[in-house]
Amino acid sequence: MDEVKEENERLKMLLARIAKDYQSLKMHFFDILQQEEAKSTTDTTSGSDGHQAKEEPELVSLSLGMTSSDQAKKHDKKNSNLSNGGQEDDERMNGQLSLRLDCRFEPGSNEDRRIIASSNINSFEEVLKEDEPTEIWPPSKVLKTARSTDDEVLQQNPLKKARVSVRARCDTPTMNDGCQWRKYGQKIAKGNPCPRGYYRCTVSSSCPVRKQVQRCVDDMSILITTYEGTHNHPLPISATAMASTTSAAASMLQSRSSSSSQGGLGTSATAPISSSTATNLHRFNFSVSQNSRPHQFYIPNSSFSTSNSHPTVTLDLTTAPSTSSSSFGRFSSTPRYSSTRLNFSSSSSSSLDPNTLQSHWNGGYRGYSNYGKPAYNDNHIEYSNTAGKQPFQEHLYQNYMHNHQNAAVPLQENIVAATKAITSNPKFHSVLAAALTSYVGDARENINQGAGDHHHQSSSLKLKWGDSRTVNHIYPSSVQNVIGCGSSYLNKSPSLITSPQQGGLPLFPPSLQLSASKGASTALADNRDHFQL
DNA sequence: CGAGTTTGACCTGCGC
DNA sequence: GCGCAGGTCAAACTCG
Repeated sequence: MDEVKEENERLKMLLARIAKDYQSLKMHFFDILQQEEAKSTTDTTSGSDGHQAKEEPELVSLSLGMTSSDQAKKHDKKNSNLSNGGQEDDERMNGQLSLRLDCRFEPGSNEDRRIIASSNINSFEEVLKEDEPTEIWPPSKVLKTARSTDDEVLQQNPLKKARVSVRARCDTPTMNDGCQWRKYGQKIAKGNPCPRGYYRCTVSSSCPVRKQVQRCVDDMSILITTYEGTHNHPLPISATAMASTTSAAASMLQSRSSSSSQGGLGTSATAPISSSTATNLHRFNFSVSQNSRPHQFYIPNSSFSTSNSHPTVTLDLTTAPSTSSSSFGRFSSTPRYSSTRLNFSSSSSSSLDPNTLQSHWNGGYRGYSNYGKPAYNDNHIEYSNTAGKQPFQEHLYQNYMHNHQNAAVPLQENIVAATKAITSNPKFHSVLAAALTSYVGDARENINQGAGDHHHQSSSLKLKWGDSRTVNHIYPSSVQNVIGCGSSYLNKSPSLITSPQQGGLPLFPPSLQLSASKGASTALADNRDHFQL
């Protein structure tokens, strides 16, 4: 008990310090937010895709993220650096905190855009290196990849399987994608202190699909999951969304490669997918809903680059809003990953929070059955310590909880303002609509299947799909994320979260507690039983 | 006791 | 050819 008290005291002190820094950063943030909001109203009308196509024909951003706040992120980062130069830890924690509050921004400021527009690709990379000093790919590989053409790569590696890399904010060791995976290895990859986990699909013993899971080195809230191969078995309903998306992305890569070389790539669609490269407009037919009605994505102005070893498409589900400039910014990791980013966009509108969407990928399908499983929590802690950075994240969540509970009302107002600013961006509407189209059927399925003993999951589902708009104004999407993916943190720190001054765990109002559904389908139930989260 | 995880050893490809 | 890094294997271990 003494240990717990001591730790509690320590954490409280840390919280106080961070809260102080957070307040100052928050002031910066809202200044920036207002500026960006004003900017976006003028920028979005000028057509960001055209800009991207003109400036960066070799790169494609496959992003379900949004616009507008990317730019702010850079400013935010810079401002935080200026205002808090001496306390790197606090900076990062605040940065992380901002992230959880939808205040995390991706690189890609107007400054960057200017730099990029007026310089060649190498100088662009130099800019990016400064922003993200460490990544998976070493600089030599980066430059080489950037220089080599797609055709060259494909001809040199005609047998390499296409890979689809999914970046998503997720605080659990692995992102739940609906499939059953068994870990068969773990390796420390160069340039990233976080170990890379190797997983094999165990739905079928002969299934060749594998995935690699690794934390993003510069933002450990981002989980990078790389899929390789094609499922040779029927997928659970809950797995079809991710499979469809990754397959579609791989199919894009494939379609491009087939148009430029004979090399067939290993990954193919597990759901009906069509793609076209004829007009530089890629179309996806997603069939993820129960009635298998295909949904189409039109991806304008796409082009591809591939890595030396594997052609890779990166699906960025980090909810980072992405304008054309932010797409540039988002490319900061592209050279290092030697991957391709594709920008999903469509033209309808929606009012959901982008994080809501992302939360689905992160944990919307989650079974959560193993959330409290010691092995996984231990693992998380262990490799957090190995990384030497994860404690930040842990503190982040704890402090985030504190912030929400100690200053809940002002924070909520701020979040509402931030959400409003984000959702007012027209590009957000279109991207969200596109993603929703592919996703809503499956999500509804999951809602109906919510199980009684998995309140986390159910909560997050209801938050996202049952009343997402309302919820967004009550509880920020970041909270939803915490609900969805961060429950391990809750589980890990009961003493903190339920400390007397916070009065238990008042994070989620009764309305958000989930109703149990006895009629859970066996498919989801199976997943819950096997998910490694 | 079975299923899943961990982890050191081994294999392979690639660059120098 | 050598060394490095990524990827895989499999025995030991853990957990329910």
